[in-house]
Amino acid sequence: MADKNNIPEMEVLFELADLFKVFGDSTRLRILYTLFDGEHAVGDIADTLSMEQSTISHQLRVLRTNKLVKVRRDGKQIYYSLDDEHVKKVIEMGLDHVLE
Amino acid sequence: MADKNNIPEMEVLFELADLFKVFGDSTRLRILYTLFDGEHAVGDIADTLSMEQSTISHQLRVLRTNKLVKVRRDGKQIYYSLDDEHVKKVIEMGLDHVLE
DNA sequence: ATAACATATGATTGATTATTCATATGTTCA
DNA sequence: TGAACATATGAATAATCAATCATATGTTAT
Repeated sequence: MADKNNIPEMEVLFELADLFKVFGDSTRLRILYTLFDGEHAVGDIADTLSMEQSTISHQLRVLRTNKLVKVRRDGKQIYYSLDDEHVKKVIEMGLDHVLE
Repeated sequence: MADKNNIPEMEVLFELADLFKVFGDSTRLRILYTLFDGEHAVGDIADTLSMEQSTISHQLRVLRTNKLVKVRRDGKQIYYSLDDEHVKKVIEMGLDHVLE
């Protein structure tokens, strides 16, 4: 595209910053990693990560709001999964940089 | 690699979160975009973005600490540039997600 | 209907951080 | 040496936000 190197409009920039902010928290990263192998219920994620159910729920809301995960209800449980493959790619690209 | 889907060690996770945190600020994103077309002096960046020199300097330090930009001194001026192409890729990947 | 379970939400607190102002450091040139 | 310029740094403030606790909502089975 022609203007690849131009600064995007402010509104887009804020959205972009917000997106990266979501990835910029280790708890949310752990949740996303947990979802790498498919959907999981909230309580399972909390157990896996040994964290409060409420903490996980709050962070899942952030992930949901930013369209990084999607939801499915089955009875009492609510299953979360990655919204698209994009998420993995962004994380893996970041990991490449961290691991030099 | 075999354990692509496993949760990385905590230390790596914190580093990864820190990296994304750096991208998670619109001022830093604007600075990085400014550097997409090559090196620029601190004052020039401040002018381009119409922001305080001190603000830019503080944020450049964050970018430098996280190895996203590198520095070169030429006389009184100090020129900053992207540290590697990785930076562009991460941002563009994020932008893809934002732009749907 | 009610008890038991799973998840979500609201309020609070402590910690982190972006910006600003003032000033220090470092460089050039007369 | 000293003035002018470019950048960095430190302190202070305001805003954001993750985790926690307590409680609400919603679902299932008896």
